[in-house]
Amino acid sequence: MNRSTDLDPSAPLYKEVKRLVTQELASGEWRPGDALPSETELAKRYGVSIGTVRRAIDELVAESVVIRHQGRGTFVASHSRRRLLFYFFHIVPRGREKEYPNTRTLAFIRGDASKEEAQKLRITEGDPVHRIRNLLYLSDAPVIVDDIVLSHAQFPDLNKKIFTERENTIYHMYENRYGLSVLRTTERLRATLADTKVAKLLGVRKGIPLLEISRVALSYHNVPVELRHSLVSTEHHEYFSDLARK
Amino acid sequence: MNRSTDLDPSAPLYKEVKRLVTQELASGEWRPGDALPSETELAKRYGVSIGTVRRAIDELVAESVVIRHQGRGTFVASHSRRRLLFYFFHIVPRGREKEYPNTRTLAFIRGDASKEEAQKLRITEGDPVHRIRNLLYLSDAPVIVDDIVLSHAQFPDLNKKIFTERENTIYHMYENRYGLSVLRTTERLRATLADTKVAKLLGVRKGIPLLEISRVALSYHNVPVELRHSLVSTEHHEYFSDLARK
DNA sequence: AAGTGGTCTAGACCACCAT
DNA sequence: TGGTGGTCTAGACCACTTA
Repeated sequence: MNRSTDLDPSAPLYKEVKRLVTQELASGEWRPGDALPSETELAKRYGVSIGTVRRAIDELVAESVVIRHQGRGTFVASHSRRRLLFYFFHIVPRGREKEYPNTRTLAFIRGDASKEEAQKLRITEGDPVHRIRNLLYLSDAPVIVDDIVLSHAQFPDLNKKIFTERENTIYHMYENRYGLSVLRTTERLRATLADTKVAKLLGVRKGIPLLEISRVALSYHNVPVELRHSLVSTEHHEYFSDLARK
Repeated sequence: MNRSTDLDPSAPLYKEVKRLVTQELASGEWRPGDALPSETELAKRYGVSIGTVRRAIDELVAESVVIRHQGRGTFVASHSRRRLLFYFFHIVPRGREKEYPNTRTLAFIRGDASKEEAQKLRITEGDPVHRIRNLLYLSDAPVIVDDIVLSHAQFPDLNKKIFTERENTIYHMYENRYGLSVLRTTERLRATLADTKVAKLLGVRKGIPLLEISRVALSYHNVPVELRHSLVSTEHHEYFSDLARK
């Protein structure tokens, strides 16, 4: 295997293979839903044994970057509605099952990145951004006010029409139209009080306690893709987190 | 390998090995901190190849049930202060690094399990439980009011003296004294308002918004170990969650 | 029937740790 | 120096999918 581009020559071979595969994924060479070359094919291409390729793919499977189907092949993971709901949407009705939210877009405007936004999106203060406000419904009741910030550089032609007339989830659109797959999120939660405007949107009284979530969504190589600030009415819903030790 | 106790004869061998190892761990045969038999030893004992043993241990390592140390051996994971902080403690000062909390025990009483508690702890309504109220400090400021519920059956001789005079973390005591290792938690979060009593404890005004967390801590085979209800002042702290896709 | 991933084995060699 | 885990290989066989 040609390891000339290897930054750490002592790294195991399978890590090297993983890096090369990830590189092709990040470059958009293999798109979500596509089949990867077979394991034997990859082994030949990189000049390593099948076992080493499997080891590399094992890790990508563990990270849900790719999905294996016995007898069919290995595929680039895609943002199905179901996967999204399962991995990145944490608001559930109290004591009941997860539900799909419905989104209503209230505003789509252009703005300049604040210092904090710029730092989180790894852009420069004042750079152009899209600002999108959505109201999320669960079982036809408004539950979440979502404020999304996207770097204009990453989503150059995005506009309200494209955003609202998408046929699938928001993250699916990021992936399909802009090649930005969300693989990981970090979230910070606090409790706050509803002001008049948000209370009106959520159909609750002003001064009611709300859950406040600040999320950063990240893609390959931890490139930031989206900032999202959410205000959640937890009268009938809650944030659910299941943490196995890692 | 003797597979007579195998419930699913079609399950892969390495899953079988994993099950047997987990069984010994759950039974307390191998205690936290102990070294497991070497991989060659386990291979001989179960009559499988080393590769198969490694595959089984791989999964236990991924779940942080055991820890490998190259050249030394494989050890049963233990609840060091550092691990606990990293995995199960999610309250951080806003914009700063994680800190170790200090615990002050306010109450330790005996009670009867409510219907909901019984269901979550998998015991019967009215069964005896320990009820413990703690105040958690970060940098000498009270931040969290913790109410813990433990089944008396799992912690038969636990009392205030044992609880408060432990030398290490609470979870470390569960593990060391009662053989109950916390491997996983599920948490439900809501926003609520501080009542007079809690406000006084946390040194905030009544009516301030608080983060409310309901946690269930689980051990091997998802046996419930602890219920914990927390009220968190998020004026200067926040709940942090880092979710990689799984 | 051909091709894919899934399991299992056996063995070589390396890196690290204790003694 | 001997024992441990870590990497890598090569090959056999199985299970599943597609045609």
